[in-house]
Amino acid sequence: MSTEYGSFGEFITVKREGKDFTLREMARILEVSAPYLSDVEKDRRNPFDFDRLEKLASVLELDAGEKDYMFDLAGKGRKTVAPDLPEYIMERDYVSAALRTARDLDAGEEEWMRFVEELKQRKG
Amino acid sequence: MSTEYGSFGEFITVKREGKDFTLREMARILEVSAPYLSDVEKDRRNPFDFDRLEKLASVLELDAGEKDYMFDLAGKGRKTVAPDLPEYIMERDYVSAALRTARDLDAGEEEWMRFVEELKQRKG
DNA sequence: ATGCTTGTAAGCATTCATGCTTACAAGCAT
DNA sequence: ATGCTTGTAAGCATGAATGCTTACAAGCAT
Repeated sequence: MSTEYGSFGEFITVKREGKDFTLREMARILEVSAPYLSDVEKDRRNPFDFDRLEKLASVLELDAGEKDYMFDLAGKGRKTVAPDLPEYIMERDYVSAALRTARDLDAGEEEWMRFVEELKQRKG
Repeated sequence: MSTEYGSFGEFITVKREGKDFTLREMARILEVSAPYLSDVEKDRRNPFDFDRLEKLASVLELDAGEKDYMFDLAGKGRKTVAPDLPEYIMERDYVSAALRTARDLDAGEEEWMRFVEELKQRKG
């Protein structure tokens, strides 16, 4: 990853400015008030919900990696997960089961990367 | 899995009765009011939070499988995941990344089971 | 019949999250 | 100097979530 962002708010601020949107313009597009968006950018309020994050990704024209990164930031530090993940996880019992196995056996980056590689080879 | 439970409330009711606890006894142990526990057992309120679920599992002497099952029920139908999972997922960027790869490549039960088997062989 | 235990109905208090309106200070342009 | 744009401070409204207290009906025992 090229750049580091400390928080969700910082991320969307930088991206917005990079696209030369004013805060008010962006607020109108997302259908929220300007002060509310300001608060979110300053990390004084929670990140947006799934739908608005999708819209945000689209408006900011984030590539796949940036979008994932944004979703991760949106879940960070809270007691929840990134908002794009719960559905996939909880609709398949074998996914939550696998996560617990990985957790309990203390699987690390190496094992997970191996899994990803395997997937890419078989499906990608 | 031997028995099927329709909901979180039903599960903890059956388990409680199996251990011959009255609702009031269990409420006292969990440090909640009896009517509140009653509501939860009837699925009129949300399942408990992580700490109380842990205590519940301990008091009911659930085995590992039952405990996991209970956590899954506690996350089901809501927009969140089972309360024992967020920490493991969000503290490791490669886990959320792998989940997205699996989701996007449409990995199914077979691939996930293979992963689990691999883990057990290498670590277990 | 009385009295206790059991679960639950009804309703209230409190907190937290979400999102808004209004107003303002700083910067920049005319 | 005036006026506009920008972001933000301050505060309010609303709804959802959490958890309680009080009271009651049904069952069971004495």
